[in-house]
Amino acid sequence: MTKEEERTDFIREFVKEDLAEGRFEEVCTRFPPEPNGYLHIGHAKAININYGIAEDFGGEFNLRFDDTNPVKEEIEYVEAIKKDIRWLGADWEDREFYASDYFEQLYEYAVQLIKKGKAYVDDLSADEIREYRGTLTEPGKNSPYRDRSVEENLDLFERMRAGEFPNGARVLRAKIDMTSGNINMRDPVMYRILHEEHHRTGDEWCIYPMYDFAHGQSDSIESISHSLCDLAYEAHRPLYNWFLEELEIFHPRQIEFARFNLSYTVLSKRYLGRMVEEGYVDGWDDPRMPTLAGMRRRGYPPEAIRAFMDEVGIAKNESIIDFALLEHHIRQNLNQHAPRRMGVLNPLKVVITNYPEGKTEMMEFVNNPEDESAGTRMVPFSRELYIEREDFRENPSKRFWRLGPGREVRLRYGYFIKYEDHVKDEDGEVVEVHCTYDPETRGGYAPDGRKVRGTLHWVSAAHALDAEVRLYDRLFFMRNPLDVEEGEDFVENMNPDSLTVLPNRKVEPSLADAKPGEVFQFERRGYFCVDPDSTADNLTFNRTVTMRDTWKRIEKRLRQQKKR
RNA sequence: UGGGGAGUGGUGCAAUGGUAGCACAGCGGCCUUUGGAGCCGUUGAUCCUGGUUCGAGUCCGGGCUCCCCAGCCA
Repeated sequence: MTKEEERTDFIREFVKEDLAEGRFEEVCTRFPPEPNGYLHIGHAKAININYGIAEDFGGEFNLRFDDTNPVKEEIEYVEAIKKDIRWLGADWEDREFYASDYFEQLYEYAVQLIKKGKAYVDDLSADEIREYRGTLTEPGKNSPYRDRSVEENLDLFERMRAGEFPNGARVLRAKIDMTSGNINMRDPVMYRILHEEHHRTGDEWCIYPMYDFAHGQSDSIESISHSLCDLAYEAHRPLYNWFLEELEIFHPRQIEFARFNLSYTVLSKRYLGRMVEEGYVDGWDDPRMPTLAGMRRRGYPPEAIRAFMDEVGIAKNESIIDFALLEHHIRQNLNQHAPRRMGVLNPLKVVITNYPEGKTEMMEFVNNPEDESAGTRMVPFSRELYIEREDFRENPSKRFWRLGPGREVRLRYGYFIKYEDHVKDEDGEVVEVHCTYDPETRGGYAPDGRKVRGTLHWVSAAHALDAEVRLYDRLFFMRNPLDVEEGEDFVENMNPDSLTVLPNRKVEPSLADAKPGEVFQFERRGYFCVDPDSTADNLTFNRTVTMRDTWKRIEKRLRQQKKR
């Protein structure tokens, strides 16, 4: 067994130190999504880090929904999130928690702080609180309600819970320091009144804790050793620590890392949600979406996403990762695992004039040259075939190795065929190519040792299945779609041609019983995944990713040379 | 002009005072029954500026640029 190179990064270094110094005895991490949207590739990084570190150090990994705001959260999202995490391969075993499980305990903690004189009920309105908070450069000032007695605070807080006050009437705040340079420390709100049905606790509560008052304590309750989160929470760490210290409870260590961006897309639940709501895409699981649900539907293997995450690494640098790196990992995985099939996206009819009419022979095709155990399959060959329209040219250049006047090419696992003639319609469009085959070259080998440069994929016209093929392109034109001029909207950077639907394309008969979610390589064309919409009457494939296309690059260069 | 972070090839990540390396992308070649895959080679970087040191991407001083924080969102 080859020993995997030890992953290391600054977080793992910290964890190692903490263990060595006895700060923690065992490692426990968590992934804390808010159930207010679907998970995207950015979340995969957080999952990968948290799950990976627990795994590396023999610790535990918890799933905890951060469901402290009933106005935004829905059960639909918790189900979708669980499905996505499971699909990615992170296992939280039986440790599925909810911040709402801790509402009673959190309430007790709040009471403790009130008794300590560290929290108070404030009657200021939201606007007033904002005014009193000061600005980035000016200190805030104390609320006139800041020095209420413990008894009064206790009474008021109890009545807040009892539902005596309307939304917004009062809040519970921590009593810290209104002059702090860190705005998060200027008496942050701990509880607000929200007469709102919660997806788990129903109408049991009408006050709900804020993130800052819920997250650290939830970590503590679960004995999380390392609370790993994104850089945005760096400024919250002093507050995270403050609550834990004042409460004198188990104190996890919060460590922040940078999240990343993917080029030519956006990664934020808010913007992705907008794209769904405003109909720019067909839903959270649209295969163009950088959501995990979208990528699953697109055919991205979870293993490839994890390998990609590992390579992206962990740092505190804000980055925009090249989409090409993701695609590299998709291709690398699929090249190993995806069975090969024949699919013709732009069919052009070829007639083998010297092949008997009505004859069909079965040719043996290799299922995966990268994996001998994948075996072979039989594919019908006959007189009339479809090849790819771009595999024929009337005036081919010498760099073009495919079919054209005077050319001989190989039909993959079929025969060598030689050009005879071609016919056009009244618009000058080539509609048929006539060729002759060499019976000696069955399977694609020439007994006389003669070479042909080009090898084409094909399907037998009489046996081919019709299929709808959906091609996807980048959702946005710009590397960073959010980099817009003042007053402009990121949706203006959307690519109107990110989806192309090709009806009635031709695929080989063995694809008749392909199941939704299965991914195949259509040789020379790319990887294609059976869409959940697919039916026996309307086979539907999503293009996962194209093949690397060296020829396209060569042509581009030739064109540029011609221009000069 | 408060507080907190970050600056290494085109992109991302390493180098923990001692030869700036890896991956992707690019470029060139070999090979090939996928112009795929594979293999080989190659271009290209330490934000600026002083200092410490035999030696600085790394340590110290000054500056510059970028990001985050003024929700009763998370």
